Amino acid sequence: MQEDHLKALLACHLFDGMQRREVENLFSVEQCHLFYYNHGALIAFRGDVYTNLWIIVEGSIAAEFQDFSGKVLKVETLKSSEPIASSILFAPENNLPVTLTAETDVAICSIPRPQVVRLLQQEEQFLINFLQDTGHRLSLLAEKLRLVQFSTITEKIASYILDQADKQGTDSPILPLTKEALAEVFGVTRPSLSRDFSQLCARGILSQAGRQIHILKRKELEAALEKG
Amino acid sequence: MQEDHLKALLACHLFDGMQRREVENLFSVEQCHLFYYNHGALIAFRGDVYTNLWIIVEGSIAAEFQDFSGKVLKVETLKSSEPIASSILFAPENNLPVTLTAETDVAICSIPRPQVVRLLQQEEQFLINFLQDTGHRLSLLAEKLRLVQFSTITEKIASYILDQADKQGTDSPILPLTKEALAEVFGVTRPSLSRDFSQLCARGILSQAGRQIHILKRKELEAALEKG
DNA sequence: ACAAGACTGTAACATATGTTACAATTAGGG
DNA sequence: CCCTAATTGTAACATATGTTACAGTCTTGT
Repeated sequence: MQEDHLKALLACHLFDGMQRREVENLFSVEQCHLFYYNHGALIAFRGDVYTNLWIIVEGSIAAEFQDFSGKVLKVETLKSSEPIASSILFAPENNLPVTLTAETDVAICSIPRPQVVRLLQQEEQFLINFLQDTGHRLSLLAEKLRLVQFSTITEKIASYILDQADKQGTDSPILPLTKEALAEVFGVTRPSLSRDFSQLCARGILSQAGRQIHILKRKELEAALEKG
Repeated sequence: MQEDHLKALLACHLFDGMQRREVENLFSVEQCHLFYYNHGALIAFRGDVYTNLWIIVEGSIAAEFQDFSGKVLKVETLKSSEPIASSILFAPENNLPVTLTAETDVAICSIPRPQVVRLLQQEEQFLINFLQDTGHRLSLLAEKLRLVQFSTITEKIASYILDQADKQGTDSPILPLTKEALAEVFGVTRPSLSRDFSQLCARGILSQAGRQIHILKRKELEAALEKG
C-alpha cells in the first residue's frame, strides 16, 4: 500500500486515540485489499452484500438513493479516511442501504470482518470509536428522514442558508454546491428548487447572484423555517 | 424488580446466547431503575438527552416523528424486551432522534451506560448482539427513508398488502392496523389513504370490507409496486 | 479566445397529496 | 343491548411539487 493511502487509513476516526504501533500490532495491512474506481464509477448498488469494512483512502464517494427513473436523494458525501456503512457490517441483513458512486477518483481499503472483530474486542478505544460512528450515522439518517417528511422546499432552503451563513460567519454566504447538487441533497427537482429560490428573492428575503447569496431579512428567513 | 419484568429483561435479544447466570454476574439488576408510564403518556421527546440504555419490560412504545402541527410519521413500534435507541447511547450527539409514546401501560428498565460498556467488553456475544441491533435499526430507518421519498401512496398500499398476504399466507389478509394507524405509518393523511384504497377497489384490483382485504388481481397489484 | 458542455432561470402545465367537512358505519364499554 | 366514541368513505377544493421545454449564462479545456 502506498504511504499516503496508509496515512489516510490510519487517520480514520475509528483509530482515534490509538498509537500507530497499536493499530499495526492488531491488524495486518497485508490482509487488506485496495480497490480503485474512476470518477463517476458505480462502486456498489443498494442491496449489495457488504461483508468487509471499507475505508476510503483517497477521493470521495456519494451515498445516495436512486429511483428506477433518475430521481436521486443524496444521503451523504463520504470523504477520505471515512468508514463506509459501518453499521451494516454487523446487521442481520448485510445489504447496503444506499448506492455508492465515486465523486472523484477513489481508492478504498477493504478490511476483512474478522480483523474488525479482533479490534473491537481487544481495543476499547476502537470499540468506542466504532459505536460513535454508527450512532452518528443513525442520527444523520433520522434527521434526513425528518427533513424529507416534514419540510417544504422553502423550509429546506431557509435552513440550509442559515446553516451556511453560520458556518461561514457572514450573512453573505457562498453556496458550496451547485443548485443542481443541492436539489439532489434535498431530494427535489432542480426547477422546483429554482422556483422557490426565486420566490424568496421576490419576497425580498434573499438576493442571489449565482452561488453568492445575501440574506436581506434574516428574521423573515428564520420565520420561514417554521411556516414555509 | 418483579419476576415477570426480570424475565422480559433477560429475554432481550441483547442477551441472546448468554446464560442467565452470566448476565447476572456481569451486571447488577440493583443498579437499574424501573420507570412506569400510563397508556398514552409521552415518554420522551425527540432531542432529549439519552444516557442510559432503556429496555422495555412491559407494554409497547411508538417511536415517531411529530410535526409542530399534528402530522405524524411512525417509525416503529417497540415491544416488550426490545432495547430503545441502542445506537444513540454511544453517538457523539446523545439526543433521541424520535419521540417515544406509550401505546399501552409501559414499564422500562434503565441500565446505566457503564454497565453496558462492561457487558460489551467482557461478553463477545453481547457485543455481537448489540452491533446486530444497531445495524438492524439503521437498515430499517434507511428503508423507511427510501419508501417515504420514492413511493406513492398507491405503491405503499400495494407493498404493504402484498407483505401482509405473504405473512398471513392468504390472498385475503386482514389489516393488523386501522386505516388511521396505517396512514401514520405511511406518513400520509387518512383521507388520502382512503382515496387511494378506493381507487384500487374501483380498478378491480382489491376489494375491502373494513379491515378485511381481498386481492382480486395479484399481478396488477404487483405491477402497481413499480408504476403506482 | 473559443467552443462545448454544464449550470441556471423561467414558464405553462400536469399530478399527487393535503385540507376540511360531513355522513355512514362499526366497535366497545357500561 | 344500547349509546357513545372511534373509524371509515367521500367530495370539493387548495397547494406543493414534478414535468417538460427552452433560452440565457457561466466554466472549462484546448
